[in-house]
Parts: sequence; C-alpha cells; structure tokens
Amino acid sequence: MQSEGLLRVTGDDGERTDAARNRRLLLDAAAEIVASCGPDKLTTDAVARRAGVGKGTVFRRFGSRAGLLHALADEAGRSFQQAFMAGPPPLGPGAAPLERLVAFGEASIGRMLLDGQILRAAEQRGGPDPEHPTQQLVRLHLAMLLRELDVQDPELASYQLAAFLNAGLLLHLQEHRGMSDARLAASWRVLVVALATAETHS
Amino acid sequence: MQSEGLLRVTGDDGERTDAARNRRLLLDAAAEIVASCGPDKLTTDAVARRAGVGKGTVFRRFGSRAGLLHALADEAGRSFQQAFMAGPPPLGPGAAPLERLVAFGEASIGRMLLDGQILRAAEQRGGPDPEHPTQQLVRLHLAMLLRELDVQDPELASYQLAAFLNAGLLLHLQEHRGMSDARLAASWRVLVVALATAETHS
DNA sequence: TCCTCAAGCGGACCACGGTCCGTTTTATTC
DNA sequence: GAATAAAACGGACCGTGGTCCGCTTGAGGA
Repeated sequence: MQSEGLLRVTGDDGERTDAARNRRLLLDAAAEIVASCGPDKLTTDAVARRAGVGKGTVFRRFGSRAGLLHALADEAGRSFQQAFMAGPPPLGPGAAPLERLVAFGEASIGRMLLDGQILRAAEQRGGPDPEHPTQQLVRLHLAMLLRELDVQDPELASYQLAAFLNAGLLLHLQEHRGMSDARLAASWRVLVVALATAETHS
Repeated sequence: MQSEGLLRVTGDDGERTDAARNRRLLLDAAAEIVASCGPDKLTTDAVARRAGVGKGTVFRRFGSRAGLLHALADEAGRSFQQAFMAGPPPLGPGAAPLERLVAFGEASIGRMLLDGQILRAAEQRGGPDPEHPTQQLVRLHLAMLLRELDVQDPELASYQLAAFLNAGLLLHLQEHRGMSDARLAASWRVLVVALATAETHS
C-alpha cells in the first residue's frame, strides 16, 4: 500500500506525462484549426479528432471550449503579460502610473488586431451585442448627455460607460464581490464627474 | 389575383393575428417559467411546450433564445425607458446633463436587483467571466496603477476600465463601427486622464 | 519486476439552440 | 362564399457543448 495518496505528482506541475502530452497535442491542434479556419470553426469534436484524442480529454484538460480558447490566448499573450509586468517603460515598471495606464490601454487596443479573434472567441460565443436596439437606445441617451457636457468623442465615451452599465458585470459585482449599490453608484458618479470636468484639450 | 403583394398587414404592426396571439402566449409562458424556475431553466423547448406552440414558432417570432429574453426584459424595462426619456428630472429632461448622467447610472444599478437576472440571461449564456485568472491579472495591474494615482475605489475603477478593454467590444468597434486604433487610444487616454486628475473628494 | 490504484482516457450519450420544409391558417379579392 | 398566395405553423432533424462511466495507463512502493 502506498503511504501518501496525495502527492502522485511527477509531471511539470502535477500533471501525468500522458496528460501533459495530450495538453500540448490539443493546444497545437487548436492553434492549427484557428489558423486555418478561424476560431468559429473550432469545435470540441474537431480539435479532439485532430489531436487524436477522445473528446472527454478536451474537457478534462480545459474544462470547456472557452477554457481551451483561453489557454490558447494566454499562450499568445504571455509576452504581453511579461511586457506590462516586468518589461521596459512606459508599459513596464519605471514610468509614472498615468503613463503606464495610457500605455497599457494602447497596447491592449493594438493587441486586438493581432489575436483579438481568439480572445473574443474565448470571451464567449456571441457575447453581449452592442447593436441591439435597447443597447443603442441607452448609448444614444448617454451620448446626448455627454455631448452637452462637451466631452471629447461622446459616441465612443458612451460605449465606455455602457460597458460598465452591463447586467452581467453589475450583477457579478453585487452577487459575487458583495459590492453594495451605494458603492457602485459612488464609483459611477466619480467616473462621470471626472469625464465631465476633464478639460477638453484638442 | 391580388393587386399588391406587399401590404397584407392587418395586425397591430404588420403581424397576423395568430402571430400576435402566439407572441403573447410565448412571452407569458416565458415570464411564468422565469418567475418559477429562473432564467437558466428557460429552454426554447420548454417555453414552446408551455405556450402550446411549436418550437419553430419561438424562433420565427423572436429569432433566438436571446431575442426572447430581450423581449421579456424590454417589457419589464419599458417604464425605465419612459422614465429616462420623458419622465421627471433628474432622470428625465429638465435637469442638468451631469445630474441626469448620475441619475441614469444610479437607476441602472438599482434596476439590476429587480430584473437583472433576465437582462443577464439575455446578454448571453455565460458571457465574459471577470474572475478568469487572466482578467484578474489585468485588473490587479490596473488597480495598482489607479491606487498610485489616488483614484477613489481603485478596485471598482479597475472593473470599469477593464470593461472597456474587452476583446468583444474593441473588435466590434474596430470592425463594425470602423473606429481606428488611434481614436480608441485617444478616448482611452481621455478616460484615464480624467480619472487621474479628478479631485479625490471624500 | 510486479502490484496497485489514482489519474487519465475515450466515445457513446444527453440537452439544448437553431434550421428546414411540408402542412395549415389567415386575409384579401372576386 | 370560393379561390388564392403569403404568412405562419410545428416538430422532426442536426450540430455542438458538455457529461458519464467502464476501461486503460503510468508511476511509486515493495
């Protein structure tokens, strides 16, 4: 009998060698499929078949289709993570916080062209549709008010604000992060007041 | 033979009477299911069965499960729409723009407790998961920088910023709204600069 | 080297969203 | 009221994500 039932680990990080091998096979197969057909064509069946493993293995290793896409996106984005955590300024440490914030946003935006497809697919099939009539109504309303406040680019700013006023996010913050309505409202107020009082430098 | 093949309309807004009846049956059935079991239990089969219609009818009327949920949420939110478009200040017209913006956010936040469940379900099954490790890393980074800038409630602010730096949204703006990287970056800069320079009133 | 058993595996299976197409209903015209 | 064609209907059907469970593998202990 075996003295310790908990630490059977031998692989890199607690993964059996065949498990590690299959993870790689799956990630490679997924990358190939995405490269040749786009992320939408990546079905769990297809990736399993291509990797030469059973479908169950996909879910054992990655939990879900989204998990697989996430792992893929993480591999691609590892250098980005390195860059903003330990790379050279202005993205990495060394520059002033505001510089770094600006750089971070710019880098994120630029990155989208690169592997945004995968990131979007990982975020979930479909996702909230910004062009749904109801959402448009909200944004139109926000944009109108922002315009009156002389905010720069009110249309885009309305997207930024609407992105926060989102049922999925708000409910998550309330339910899983225990944030009170008061706190959410206060933060919203800070945000819009900041936007409103920002000087409109061209 | 009939002279005009285009205008067969007789119902309220171009809908045949049986179509209108079925729309109501479906909405009512959906509302009942949501009320008794929550939105997650609302399957297209179940709602069709409960309404006593075929499954195809669900899709003919609402296009998708999400469409049905949206219609449901819209019914519930109609009074809210009225309120911010034509109701009394500060939500409706009459108050200063900034007041209205603040009120709008507060109302949206408060509304979530009411029928946020439906709205979230309508937004799409799953949706982006804010607690995914990668997302957490991004938010931690943002929060750290925001803290250095003495922004109020940096944690929550990090959610606000991250909500915008989102592959689905960014890609949508680039692809379907034709917004350039430069424009997105400029708007991002305005946003973070505004937050950074807002005075920290307790 | 063999034994043991947790970890891993595979693919049949299920549930659900969405499509398709032959049939039925509705409104209009005569 | 009969004829007509567009619109709507229904439910069998399909693809895909995700689960389940009996079988296999691999690694440490003896």
